Amino acid sequence: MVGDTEGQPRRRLTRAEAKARTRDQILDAAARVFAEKGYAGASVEEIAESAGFSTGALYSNFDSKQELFLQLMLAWRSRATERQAEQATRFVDDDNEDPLVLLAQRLARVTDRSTEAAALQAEFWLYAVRNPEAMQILAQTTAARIDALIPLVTHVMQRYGGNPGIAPEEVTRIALGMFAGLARQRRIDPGAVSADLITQGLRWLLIGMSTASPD
Amino acid sequence: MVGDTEGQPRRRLTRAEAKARTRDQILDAAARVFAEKGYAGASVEEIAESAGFSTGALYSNFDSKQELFLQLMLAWRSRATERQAEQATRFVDDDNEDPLVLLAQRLARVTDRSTEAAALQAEFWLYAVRNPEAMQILAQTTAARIDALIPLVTHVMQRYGGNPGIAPEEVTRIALGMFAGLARQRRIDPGAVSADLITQGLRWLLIGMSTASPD
DNA sequence: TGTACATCAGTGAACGCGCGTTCACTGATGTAC
DNA sequence: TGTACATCAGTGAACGCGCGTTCACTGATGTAC
Repeated sequence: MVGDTEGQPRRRLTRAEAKARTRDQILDAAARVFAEKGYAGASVEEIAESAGFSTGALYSNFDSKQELFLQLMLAWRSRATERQAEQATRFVDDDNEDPLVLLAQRLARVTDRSTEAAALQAEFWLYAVRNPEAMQILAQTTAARIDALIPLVTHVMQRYGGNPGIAPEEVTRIALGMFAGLARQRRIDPGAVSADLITQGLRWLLIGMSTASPD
Repeated sequence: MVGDTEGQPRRRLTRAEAKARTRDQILDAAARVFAEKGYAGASVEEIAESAGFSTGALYSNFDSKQELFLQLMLAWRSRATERQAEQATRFVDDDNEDPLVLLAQRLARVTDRSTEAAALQAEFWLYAVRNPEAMQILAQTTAARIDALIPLVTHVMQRYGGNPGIAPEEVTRIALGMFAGLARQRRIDPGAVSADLITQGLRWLLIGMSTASPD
């Protein structure tokens, strides 16, 4: 999964590369364990062992449990934003017939799959509410996420006869908020929040936006 | 604050009443400490002492930390729903000129005041995702909350020339989801989510709903 | 290429600490007569 | 009303346990000549 550039046979890792690999494996394990047990409920020993290392290895890569969590926030949210940006680009390029329905279906599917990701996001949010440094990281990565989604939202807005006086960023934030809120409700009571309800909400929002008179 | 019915002088509490009072005080303290530290981060000793009792008193009223948390969920969310139902009724009776703007302003104010309540709600959700019994409590109290808000939403829908084919419950769930999602964003970055943005989102939603053709 | 030494990523036992829970006890409240 | 006993809400010290963090150590990798 690493290297392989210019068709060389599998090269032995340098010390720095090996360390970076360990760090990544610990971050992966941390994501799993923090999602399952929460910040305070997760133990560094379980994280280290789940990654296949001793606790000492963890402390050789991170200063403390808090630092590990902050680094996880940064790494995880950055990577998620990158993936979203790619998917958004591909979606716009595909130029589907009814983008909104397709989009809502995908979102509903994402919701149902990854409870782990949702729990982790909630942990991030709670940690940030209690910790200014984490709050800053969350604000920055959220802004990056919004930016990554703007092309997609602009595209859908145009399809719905968008109102040119409206900032795509605002629509993006509202749509994202609505989706996140409904996803959370859906996880509590899947029967009460159908995939259609999500589509419905997004559609009403876009119709309303394109109909409303600019103030 | 207790009793005083029929102008009697302050009556001494019976054993049962005194115990119920202690229980309530511990639940109040639990709400504060769980909101501040999270479920795993809060200690029963801190909760008991914050309520002015020993840990033994806590265990005399609740079987375990988990049980305390579940009881808090039930009590806190029931009380919140009651308050919301009252406020919703009053709001409908007042019959304001532009109910949506007033409503959004109030919601924004609520958001800014009580970070404690928001953190507690997030703790409830996370605990529920990891614990089936809590999930059930959350689903039930959420349904009750939706029911309590339906009269309000119906009222606003009528004002916006509502589409009679649309179930008020669906609109309520979508609106609540949107509000909750934006509130969370606002707490991370108040500058990026203004009170106007919340108004905007709710308005677009209602306009879209009343404009959309029923399918 | 080969040798001698330096570096340092990762080990794992040890530490002190704070946690959730228990339980023998206390004394105010309740009950029976 | 007064007395003797029963109840039980709340006390607080004690318990065993698992936690985050440290650190002397190991042996593979890197460096100098």
